[in-house]
Amino acid sequence: MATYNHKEIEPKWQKYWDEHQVFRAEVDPQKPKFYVLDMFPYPSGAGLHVGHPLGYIASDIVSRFKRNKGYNVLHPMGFDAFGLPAEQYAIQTGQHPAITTEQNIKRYKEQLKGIGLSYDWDKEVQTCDPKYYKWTQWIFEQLFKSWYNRDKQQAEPVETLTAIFKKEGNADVNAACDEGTPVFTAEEWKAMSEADKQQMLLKYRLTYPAYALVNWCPALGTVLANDEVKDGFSERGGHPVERKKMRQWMMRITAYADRLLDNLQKLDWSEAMKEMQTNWIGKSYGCELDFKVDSKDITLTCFTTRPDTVFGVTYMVIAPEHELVRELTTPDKKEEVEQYVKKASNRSERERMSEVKAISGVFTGSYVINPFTDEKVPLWVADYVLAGYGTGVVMAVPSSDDRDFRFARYYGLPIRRVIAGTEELEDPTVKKHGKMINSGFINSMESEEAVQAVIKYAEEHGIGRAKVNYKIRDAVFSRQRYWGEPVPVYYTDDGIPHLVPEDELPVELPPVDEYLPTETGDPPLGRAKDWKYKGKYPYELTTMPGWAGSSWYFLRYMDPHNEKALVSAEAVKYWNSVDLYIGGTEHATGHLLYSRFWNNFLYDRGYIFHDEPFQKLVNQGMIQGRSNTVYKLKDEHKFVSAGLKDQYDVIELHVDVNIVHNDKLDIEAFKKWRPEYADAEFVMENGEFKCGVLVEKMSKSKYNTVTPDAMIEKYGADNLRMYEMFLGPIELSKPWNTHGIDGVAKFLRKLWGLFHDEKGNFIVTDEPARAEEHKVLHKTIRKVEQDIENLSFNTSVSEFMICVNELSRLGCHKREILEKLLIVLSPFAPHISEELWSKLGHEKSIIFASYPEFNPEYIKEDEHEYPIMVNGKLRTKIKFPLTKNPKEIEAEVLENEVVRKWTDGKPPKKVIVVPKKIVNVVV
RNA sequence: GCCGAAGUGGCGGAAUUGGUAGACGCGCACGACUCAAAAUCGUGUUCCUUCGGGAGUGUGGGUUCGAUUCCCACCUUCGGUACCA
Repeated sequence: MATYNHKEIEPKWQKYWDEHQVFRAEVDPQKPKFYVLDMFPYPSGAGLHVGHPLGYIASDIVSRFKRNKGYNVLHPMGFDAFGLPAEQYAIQTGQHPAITTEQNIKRYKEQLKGIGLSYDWDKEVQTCDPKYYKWTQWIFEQLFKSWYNRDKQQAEPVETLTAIFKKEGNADVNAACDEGTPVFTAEEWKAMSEADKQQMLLKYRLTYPAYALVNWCPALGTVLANDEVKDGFSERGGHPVERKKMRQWMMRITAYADRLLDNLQKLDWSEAMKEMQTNWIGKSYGCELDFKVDSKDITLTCFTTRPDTVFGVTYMVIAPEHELVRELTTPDKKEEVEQYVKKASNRSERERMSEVKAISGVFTGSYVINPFTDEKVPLWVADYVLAGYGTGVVMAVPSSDDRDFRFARYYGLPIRRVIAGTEELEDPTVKKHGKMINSGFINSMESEEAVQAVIKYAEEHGIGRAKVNYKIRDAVFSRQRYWGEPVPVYYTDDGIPHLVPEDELPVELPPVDEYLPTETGDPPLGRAKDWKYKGKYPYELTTMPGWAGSSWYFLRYMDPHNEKALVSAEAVKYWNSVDLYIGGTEHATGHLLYSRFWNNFLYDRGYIFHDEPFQKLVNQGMIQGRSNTVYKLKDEHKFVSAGLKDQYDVIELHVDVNIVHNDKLDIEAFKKWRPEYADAEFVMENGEFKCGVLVEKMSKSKYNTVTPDAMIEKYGADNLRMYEMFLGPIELSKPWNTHGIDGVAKFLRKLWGLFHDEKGNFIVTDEPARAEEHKVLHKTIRKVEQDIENLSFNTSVSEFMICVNELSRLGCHKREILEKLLIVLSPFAPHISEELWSKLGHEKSIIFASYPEFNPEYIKEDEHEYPIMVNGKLRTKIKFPLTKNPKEIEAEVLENEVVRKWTDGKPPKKVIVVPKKIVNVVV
């Protein structure tokens, strides 16, 4: 082979690795283990995009490096195969999502192998495989069979709970359970019917049914993901969406709130990531206070972290979806309140929280009594209060809370200052703590002291209690969808849910005629013919969410073919937690919390032996896509060009970047792409239809994906690998571009050139290397090894370039140097390294070579060139031997003529000599 | 809005603990080789400049002999915001 040809080399070595299963990892207690995990990809129809490999290449470099360092490396890959896009495709085409998914997985695997990633494919899992989801269902069942004992801070079997009930009732049980669970005695428990007992236990189980809000789209007859809703309309078709309560399975993740928070301390994660999870869990200390409603037999309880400001309450607010709103509205306000509630209930929480400037609310006509002042204050309903946080009722203190202040000012409600120093302020909320004023018995106390005094008073008078509140909510686990794991539950006539026995799992997904809800509004599984447990009892019709299968896949990788357990004790003891997990921050509050929750739960119940799944987590940045959008009129079947969008009331919709050229839309292709728009009208701009441009996450739903296929074809996998690493630090996000790819291509050719002459003859010699050559090599060994430990791969690539440039300049073709360089390079560019390694005469793969040891002797320096600064500005440079002491250096520097010129002969005020760094002369 | 991150030449980025800002690469310009082109190699390339020098790491302040790095305020972009995965 005369020149470097990736098309010959790369398939050859990929085939070799596959056939010899060189990446196979087996439990081997004699060897140290290292578990490197990649984010579980969803096999989208658009194929693997260039953003995926960024993390995958990085983790692959670490995996290969650790193998060379003598570790037993587990580096698996699999597919998060249930999900919305395959189902959407099924709805449109009638094709079973399993078929689409299988095709997509096949494509992904080819692409992954084409990049030369060192996965042990024997460990592959797919969440949609019944052999896999059998165990997802099994975990669901264990959660159902468990309750959370707060005294012991761990999950236990429900049997231990019923034993307590039988013995002493539930009064002293400290459990994670539903709000408002009634108190009962042992006798009352024993007297309950079996059905009543089961109903009661549902309040304690770690998974339980409840009613939760969903995005219901009547026109499409289906529930939409938040992702599919934009400004209250469906992204697909632009139909109105309303919020509706539906019965759903929930996961009691709140039981684990404290442990999920506390365990963060022992994890090697970025502070940013820990902070995001901490804030999401949102633990806050405060109290509940009870406010009686005037002339009604109702008490409203609010949660507050600032009970010290209770004397400043001038009104109360209740969330529009609060169940008591109707009852609390006086007849004269009925119409107004009902209208407001209806409007507010169709706004998403995010909208309600982000539009602080649009203040809205309605007076209910009712008054509540402040238990501390006996004062009557008006009760308002306003959408800045969310039903899901705290109690859905807020005591409004406009003088210390920003939103209360804006609201009060807008509606002309009174503002009473309760903190000294705010009396004269236009906006008193700028000072939130201090000595209390206008506050009865807490006057002149400091805020912190007053908080405790109010809580104490409230508890003594039975009008409140100290309370720890969490922002995190129990997770909705049901999806009104087809393409997900069936929930292994059936119902008896009394409506009680029962588990399908473990030995009958999995409950397989039945065939349906269409992937849409039924006429009666049941999920798609309601279409399955005669789908009943034992032919008699109806099954649960919702399916599990995407995060179910991905919350434990890292455990299954350890032992994927086990039919007796989700993972064997031997495997999980050996592989333990993940040593390095590389993935994006977009999973911070979803996948990475749910996985920790399930892992902690499985640990509690003794199925695994480590509580936290991911010891070290590194956040990879995102390769962003460049999206194009079109603007559709809200109420018409008409689109307008980007430049005209401000003149109309429009919604922005994503359009496939493949049918847009230079931001101009190919209208014919667009009509074909979305048949529902075949007869739409288009308002042009100078004869063309311009699209909007966005830089954002690469994702199929945004139609902006770019695959690595073309690049691999043209430049090769080694080139792609090094180029993606060369782009910058892996934790930074940036839009995809291929501007610098030629630089890496030149590097690979130069590397090849160290081993060959122009005619392609192999020219490596056995001559001993010179000191200079050793120095170049060892500088590289040190730098690259440090970089891999710090996951700073972009600088490694630079270092390799410098090394090869230097060796070329030195005309070095020596085995002693090149052999070691290849091992160091092989994690980055494995194919070319294998090829040259075998040309050097090795019969065993470079994967089994051991990493060269860095020798500091080779890079010793005996002098340093000091930058000489005068008043912080660089003026000259002088070389000094490292043995010279700072006093001598100072003296010589002051003698220097350049320095004398800049000091203008004046004596220096100060001379700073930092050994091995810098000299600064201050005048 | 709230939570988190980022911002350095024409472009991607480097600068390990507060110590030479712009490594490495792309692009561009010029040169060599060539009938020519490609490829390759070499030189230069932050900006301004009266050629002495001056300015400069999103903006405005601060700490320091010295700040891309630490502190305060702000701007812009990206990720998440509970049914995308």
